Amino acid sequence: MPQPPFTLPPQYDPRDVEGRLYQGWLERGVFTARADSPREPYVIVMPPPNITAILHTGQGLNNVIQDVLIRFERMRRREALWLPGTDHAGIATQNVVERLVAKEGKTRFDLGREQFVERVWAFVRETGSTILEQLKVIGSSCDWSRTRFTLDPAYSRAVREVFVQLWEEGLIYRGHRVIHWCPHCLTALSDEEAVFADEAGKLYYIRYPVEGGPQPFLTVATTRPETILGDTAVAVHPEDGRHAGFIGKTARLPIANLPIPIVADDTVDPAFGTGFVKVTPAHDANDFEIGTRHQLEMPLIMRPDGTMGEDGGQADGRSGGQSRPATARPPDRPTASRVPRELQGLDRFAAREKIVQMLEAEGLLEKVEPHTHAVRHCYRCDTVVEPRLSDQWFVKMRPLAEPVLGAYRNAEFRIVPERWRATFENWMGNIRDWNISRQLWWGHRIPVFTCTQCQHQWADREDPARCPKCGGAVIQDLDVLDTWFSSWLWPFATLGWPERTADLARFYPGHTLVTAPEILFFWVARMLMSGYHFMDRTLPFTTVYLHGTVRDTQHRKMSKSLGNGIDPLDVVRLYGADALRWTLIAGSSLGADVILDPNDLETTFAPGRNFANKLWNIGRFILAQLPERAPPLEALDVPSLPLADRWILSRAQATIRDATAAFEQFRLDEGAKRCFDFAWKELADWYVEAVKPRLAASGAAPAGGPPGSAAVAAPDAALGVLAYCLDTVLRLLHPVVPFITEELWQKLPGRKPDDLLVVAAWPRAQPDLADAEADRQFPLVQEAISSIRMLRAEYRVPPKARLQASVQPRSEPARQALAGERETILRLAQLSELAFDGKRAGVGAHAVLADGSEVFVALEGEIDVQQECRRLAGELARLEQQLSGLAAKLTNHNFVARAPAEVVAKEREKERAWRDQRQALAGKLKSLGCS
RNA sequence: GGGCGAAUAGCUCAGCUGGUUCAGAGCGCCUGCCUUACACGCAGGAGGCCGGGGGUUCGAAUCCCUCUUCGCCCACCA
Repeated sequence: MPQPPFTLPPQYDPRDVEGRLYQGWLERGVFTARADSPREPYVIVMPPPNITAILHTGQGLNNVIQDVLIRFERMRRREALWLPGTDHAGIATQNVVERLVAKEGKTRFDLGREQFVERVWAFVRETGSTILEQLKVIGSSCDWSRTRFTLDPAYSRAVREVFVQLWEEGLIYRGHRVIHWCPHCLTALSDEEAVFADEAGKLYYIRYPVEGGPQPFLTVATTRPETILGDTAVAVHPEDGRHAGFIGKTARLPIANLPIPIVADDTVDPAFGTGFVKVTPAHDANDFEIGTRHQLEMPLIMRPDGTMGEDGGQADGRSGGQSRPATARPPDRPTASRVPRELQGLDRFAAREKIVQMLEAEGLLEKVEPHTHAVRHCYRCDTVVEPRLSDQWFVKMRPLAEPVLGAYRNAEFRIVPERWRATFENWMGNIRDWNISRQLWWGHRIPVFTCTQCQHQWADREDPARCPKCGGAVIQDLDVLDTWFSSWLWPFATLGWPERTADLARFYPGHTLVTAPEILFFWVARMLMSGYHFMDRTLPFTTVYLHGTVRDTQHRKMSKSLGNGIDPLDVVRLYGADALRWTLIAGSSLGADVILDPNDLETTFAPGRNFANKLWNIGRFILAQLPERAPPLEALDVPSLPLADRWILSRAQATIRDATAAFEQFRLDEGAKRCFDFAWKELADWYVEAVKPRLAASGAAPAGGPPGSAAVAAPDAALGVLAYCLDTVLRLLHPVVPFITEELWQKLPGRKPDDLLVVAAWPRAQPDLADAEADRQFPLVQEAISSIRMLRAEYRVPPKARLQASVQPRSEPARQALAGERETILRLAQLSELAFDGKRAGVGAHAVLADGSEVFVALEGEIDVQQECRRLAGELARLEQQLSGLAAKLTNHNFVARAPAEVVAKEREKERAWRDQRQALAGKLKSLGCS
């Protein structure tokens, strides 16, 4: 028995279905990839969110894009693996737990390393799966059986293996140089983790007395007066004529009151400031280079926490930034001659003010100018980063980067959109060594061991009991590795490497990497390098798809601190996951930013909800019509079907082609919108409306009839066509709006309980259903209907009034089209009668169709002849204008001679149709007796 | 300092390899409609010198140059 009509509620409520469907997918294991599958794999590894993260809209966008791609390829019969997981996020996670500990009035140093790390684990066990659960809510079809965490034991083995291999290859070294130091997080940072932000600062001009120079003093310009305590030279450009006489002389450093040399160095820009540069080798990367060239002293004058004072902890050179709690810091030393007692312990910014005052008091402050410059900040806590001389572990990057750059130029992988090429090549070509040690406790402990007796130092895959050389006691490096030193192995460490697992053999290399441009260098470039280096020169993916950023209407990035974020789960609750997904996908063209309005969720997400509801009602209507077994398409003699049927079948093929091509090219918005148009504009607005009379007549719609009364008559073609179109559009839309489509698809006739859309086949265009003739002719029917509707509106015909109309087709094909769809026109234009050729009942309104066919609507007593004359004259004038433009073009020899023949032919064809229209309009004007 | 992107209807944006029925969509607005799938809807409509200027071309929203305004990325702006 067919399902009784319209038992489904008239409004779709996603809350009733989403959780149930997702649970069903999980229970059937449809997201689980099989390593033994004969199908060709398709692999996406998820950019692992931080273990502490909660879902924000940017991740929503990122994951929805991945889900669309993975669902698309799964339906295309690939063995689809979307591998999820989380990142231990060293600094971020440690900070979170430190804040928790702080609420108890303690610091991590009070707990000690072991206890603190256990505390972090406890936190991770408690909340670590939060974001993954949230990803399920938005429909992510990840293979949860393969979920990974960067601190999993197996993953950690991979990290260690990579470190040791790089060590053995000589690509890891201990570097003594100025690095970026976060005084809040108390750790070193990589270049990428110290991000520039423009700041309105000041440029201070400070006088240094000079002994025996051309003048009694020189003036340096600096933005950081507090660092003068660490100055060990003043530099000028060797060819700076103004200052040549100073070179080799000695300046006296104010406040610290120390003699420092004046040296010549090429890197000084004579045009900046005064041409004199103060040189602070321990607190400025550039000055460090100068200091090295001139063998200058390099005193640290700040402690790790950013307060003023010498710090003995740097001297041992073993673990440069090894941070100490304030309480554990050794007492100030008597040798602290550079930092005066009154500045000791003062924060660097307070010290800046104080030093400026002191200089002013001594008459050494010449002037202060406003100065905007870029200052690096910690990407985790936003603290201004302090350049600081220390010892850290570095990876030599050039040997890793070069082959990847070559592979890129050799088109072995691509970045979409292509415009990132220059940025990528530039960064890879000028890559700098990577500081991988972090003075943290949460992370992979650096596997470098040092013998306390013979000082032998090595990296080890296992924890050694004693020194292999002398048997002495060993100590392990205290630091941990940069988080990105583990995540750069994600595409293969998640699959079991260095073990040669079946997963690794099957699912490496992967295919598409979807992420935001922000982490192109942090993560993507490094994954390419590690993949190439450790996986036998095999890059981890073939395409990097960089999507845009989610922003508010002022184009500000959505962020917690700005309070302009949108909680995706709120959206799911209010509008449904499909609505969220629809908005994100339809709102972002290839690589472009997505603008959402956090202050108006209704405007932002209602369209997605409305579309889901539209689909629901299309399904509701069609399902109510369908008998238990709708006629399959193959049973229909398509060429003999009515025009409307042939037309919608042809449109379906075009939609399949367009949507497939769009998804293949990552133009997800275009694919989504194409399907939207098919479902709503073509199927619902036209075809469904066109076949309603036939459905009523067929008896297939048991309008209130008793069950079983609809005996199976001759197969009704419309039912077959409707079933096919609904099935097709649900498949096409499934990657974007998986819930509503799955819910409806399962209700189609003939479905068994095991049938799931999520693993159904992607539709294939059937060339024999493409029908260029129908594509040309049905629009005439549409136009006839629209023009009559327009006349009704124009003349304010009461909605219920049925009118009489007649048409005069311009050609035989037009006659066939219009006559064949007579019922459709009658219904949709609300006519009581439709005559062909000439039979015009008195006064009425006129319209001319694109091909010159004429339409006449009888409007006895309703029409104002003057108005009709004006309207038609206006149309004629517009047509004349278009026509004269076209005529000018066609009489232009240059155009006719130079434009491609088919373009010219098309224009001529257009001219012919317009002339027909003009003739028809002129005839009407004449027959109405318009002046 | 270098590189990149954007500027199209009131708002958010499409418009990919130039061709006047390609000037579009959604939202908003105006007019009618609760037409037995949907008012989260249906029908009709208004609204834009496609940022300014120059150029290439038979033809430019589309290609080139330049200017203006925003945004992003990179850089040893002391």
